Amino acid sequence: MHLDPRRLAALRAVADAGGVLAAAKVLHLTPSAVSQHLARLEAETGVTLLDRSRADGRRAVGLTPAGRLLAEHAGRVAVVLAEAERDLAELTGQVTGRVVVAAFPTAMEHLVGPAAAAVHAGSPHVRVSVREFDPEPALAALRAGGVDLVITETYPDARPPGLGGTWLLDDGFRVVTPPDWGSGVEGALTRPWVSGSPGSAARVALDRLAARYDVVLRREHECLEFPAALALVSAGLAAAVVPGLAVPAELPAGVRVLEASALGARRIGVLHRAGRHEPNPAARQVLDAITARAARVTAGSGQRAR
Amino acid sequence: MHLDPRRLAALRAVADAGGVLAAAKVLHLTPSAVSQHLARLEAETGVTLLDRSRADGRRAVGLTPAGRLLAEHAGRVAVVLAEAERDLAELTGQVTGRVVVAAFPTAMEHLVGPAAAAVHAGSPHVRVSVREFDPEPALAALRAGGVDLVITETYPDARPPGLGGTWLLDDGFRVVTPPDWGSGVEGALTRPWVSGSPGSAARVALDRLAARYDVVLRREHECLEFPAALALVSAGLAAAVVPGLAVPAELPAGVRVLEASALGARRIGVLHRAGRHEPNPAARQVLDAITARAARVTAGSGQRAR
DNA sequence: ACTTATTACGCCGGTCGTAACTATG
DNA sequence: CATAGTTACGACCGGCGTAATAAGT
Repeated sequence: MHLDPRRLAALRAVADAGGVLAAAKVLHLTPSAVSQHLARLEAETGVTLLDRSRADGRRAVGLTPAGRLLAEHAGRVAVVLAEAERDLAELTGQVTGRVVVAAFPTAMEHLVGPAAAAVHAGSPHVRVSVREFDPEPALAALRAGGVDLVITETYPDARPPGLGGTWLLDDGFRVVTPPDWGSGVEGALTRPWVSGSPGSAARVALDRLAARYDVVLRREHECLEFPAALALVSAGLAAAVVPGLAVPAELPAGVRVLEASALGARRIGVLHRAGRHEPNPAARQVLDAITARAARVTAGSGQRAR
Repeated sequence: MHLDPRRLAALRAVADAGGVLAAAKVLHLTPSAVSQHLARLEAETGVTLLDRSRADGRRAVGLTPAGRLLAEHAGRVAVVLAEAERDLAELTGQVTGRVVVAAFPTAMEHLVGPAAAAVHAGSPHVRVSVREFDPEPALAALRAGGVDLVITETYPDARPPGLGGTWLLDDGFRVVTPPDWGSGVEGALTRPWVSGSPGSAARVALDRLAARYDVVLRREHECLEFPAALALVSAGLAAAVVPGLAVPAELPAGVRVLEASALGARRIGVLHRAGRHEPNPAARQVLDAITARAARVTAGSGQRAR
């Protein structure tokens, strides 16, 4: 008769939390799953572990002496496991592994690139591979395992099942125009515009702009990437809506940046598979580095905005 | 990053046994499974655990320092688990559970009945239910979980997949005749016989008898159970082939028992589901009691045969 | 060629969640 | 009727084995 550590953990949770429902909360499971673990543990050991007689006014189940004994041992197992984990982490920052990150160009420049450099400095055995991806294939690749982290410019409120993630920053949109196109955004409304790639957050923002002023814009150009759009602006050909991160720290000649808070922002976040064993340490390091980098970027852009 | 105890066990086995193949043998797994456990453990921890450079003439893989560290902790986990098991067994012979045993009448009388009594004496919380079953439905019920142990009179050489079992005893066949039917088996060949139930080992033995003497027997009667067959013999109506265990210790009047070693024996054994957690302790107790009982029966019949 | 280990792939069983049910205050 | 727990059932995932592959002696 082999004791299954996972079932023991369930028993311990019940002992600690004082009930099946409470244990389920702790373990991030449903009461059903916990109940089944306990039932099987009793069947496998051939010992009654739970006291189901709720005679003395208790609301939740109690443990029999044998149950308490096993729960105690379960605690020991958990301790040993935690020690192993700690010792391993202590022995070596030698975290190994390749982490594949899907990102769009602006994120590569401001987030992934610097984060990868930071990780590489601290953990030389972690290799970061960056791949440019369209949003939909990126999620598919994430689930399939070909990609470990996805930087998205449309971070969802409710995360997809099986995935976890972190919000990183809101990247506010700006209107950029040639400098001599009249005052403010209004002065550019009748001029040519650069549209973003279909489905992109920038394209949606441009739509919002048109709706806000109730005009139909002349979208004479379409650029997939922001540097190209800026180049058109710089050449005096068009105005464009671009996110703040796409605007270089030192403005190119012939480009004027206008605040347009009503345009909103793209919500940048990072997604990863969620599971008992994921994200793994290498991915976790990269993720943390990206998060840290996002915080710095937020601070920096805050200064620039004022 | 949560360490999975099962993977740790695999790592420990590799460390102890000195190689993936050796570990697989110890764990009753294929090398493939072990290799996959190790690969995943490395991915999940982000640490290289195996030294795959076989540069210095080693045949099998070695462990990195981190691997040895983890293997050591894995050993401690195993120790704690074993302690828990021991303590639990010590705290209580309070093994609980209903064990359903499928058997045929002779086995019920000589094996299951006494074994159940013995178990009940030592472990009052174990309830043994005995059910008579035809062989084929018994196996189906065993797999379905409706039955925990099956006593079979045709114990297979190669056990069915998913099942385990133990050989119990060989129950040699006898020829029983009325006392005044001439000398030996030959004297009965031209007389009427009782045939066993179709498919039963006794029927097969009777066929063997006919083939041995190259005669066609007059099978005028058919009895499903041996007491009925013996009653016919006792009444002077027929001869019969019955297993030794079906012959009462004190012979009924009008029954003569003849040795007929060439008839062979039925191989009696017990089958159960095999798995990480099966048979469970209650079933194991019953199984052990049955095995012990079989040994006593063998000894007893040995005396009686002489 | 033989041994050791890893990878590809399909199957099976285990585990989980949803939902219905029981029991108890 | 509200709360605690169990049971039935279906879906999904993880682990295992078979077989093919790699690499080294």
